[in-house]
Amino acid sequence: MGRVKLQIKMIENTTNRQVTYSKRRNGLIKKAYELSVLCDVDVALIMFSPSERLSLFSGNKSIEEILARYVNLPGHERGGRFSSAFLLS
Amino acid sequence: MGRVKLQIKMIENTTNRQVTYSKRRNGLIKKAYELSVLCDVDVALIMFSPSERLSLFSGNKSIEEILARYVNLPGHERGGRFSSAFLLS
DNA sequence: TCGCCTATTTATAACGC
DNA sequence: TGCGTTATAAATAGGCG
Repeated sequence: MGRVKLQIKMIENTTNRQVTYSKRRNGLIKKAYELSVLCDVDVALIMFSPSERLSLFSGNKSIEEILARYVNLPGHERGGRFSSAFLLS
Repeated sequence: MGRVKLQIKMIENTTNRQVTYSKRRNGLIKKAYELSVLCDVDVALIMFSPSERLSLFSGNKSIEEILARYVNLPGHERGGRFSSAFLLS
């Protein structure tokens, strides 16, 4: 969104990259919050940026609870995995 | 977004809630992906829904790597924490 | 360098099949 | 019951002060 269509590639300019990070991080956290409330879902979100600090989000449960639930999943029925290979449009 | 302004409260109708979950989950994963690429950030996203399966997302690094990095943070400088208390608008 | 503004692009709630 | 479309709400890129 914005004045111009954005290509999904690393933003070279450091200042601009940090500005964008700050804005989109807030947006992502808001979306995660909305999803957790609207759909009664436990969401855990962890972000590490090279320059900025760690950022976390979790809904009603704590990050630790959600991570524990993930780690303790039987076998590894950790289905529904996505990575960079999961490209939308 | 959508035809009508949405209140952020749990969607009572089960069918509708699952439809919304499916759509917004994809949107959230896409946003997480874009953030990780644009800003060169490691992102880990874990979602548990009551009815649907676990969903994960991580960028170039694996979920396990990112979780390990989080767990191994010295002391608990786990700053920048947000939870439901972090309400936007 | 920082926060606010707004033209545009996106995401998506209801619909339509 | 699902999947694609459309009207509308939201997010946000680039500007401005």
